[in-house]
Amino acid sequence: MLADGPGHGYELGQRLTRGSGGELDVPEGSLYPALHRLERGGFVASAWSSGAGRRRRIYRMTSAGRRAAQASRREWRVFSAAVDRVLG
Amino acid sequence: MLADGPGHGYELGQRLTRGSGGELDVPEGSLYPALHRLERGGFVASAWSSGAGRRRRIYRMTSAGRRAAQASRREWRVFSAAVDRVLG
DNA sequence: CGCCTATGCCTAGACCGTCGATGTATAGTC
DNA sequence: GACTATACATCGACGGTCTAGGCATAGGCG
Repeated sequence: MLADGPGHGYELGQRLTRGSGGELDVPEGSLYPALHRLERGGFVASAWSSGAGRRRRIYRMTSAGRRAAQASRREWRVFSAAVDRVLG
Repeated sequence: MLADGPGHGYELGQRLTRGSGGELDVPEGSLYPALHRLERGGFVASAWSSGAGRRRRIYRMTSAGRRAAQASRREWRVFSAAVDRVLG
């Protein structure tokens, strides 16, 4: 989702849900830990929103993150093609 | 894999690997527990091979298993289509 | 103003599947 | 006799998911 531009956690969940036509939904208990893992791994970086009001942590992809995302996309294509094949 | 006919565990792993062009590989530590789960759930049934020599547990799908497999196939289609969509 | 809902962040812990390691035994090959 | 492939199985560390819970702000409504 971050490939479409920076955004905060809650928003990324909505992007996923909307982008998948409501089919994909990541609960917050999975979403936030996942973002923290990605940040620890250096794939995303974050900063607190400087604007007043609601506090938001804005995430953006790092170059390592973009590389990893590309690799994961390729893995997904290969994997899903393999599954499609065995399903006949 | 059992949809292609009855077979024993080790064989099913090979069917998967061959059927996926070597892309999919289920280690025995995942394969056998999975078969036992499926049997406990009533999705497959098994019997020891009556022939002499190597002991083999032959698995076959039950009607409940065939129904569940069909449902899982549909779920996979919907899911992979959703992922493909969000990947752009 | 009080209430409710949506937004926005987060963690704890139960739960469950994966997989490397390990063990056992037989068949076939060199 | 040694090695590899076949064939079954379990154990336990590991790691990700998700329900449940907590906290706080913004906006709409009566």
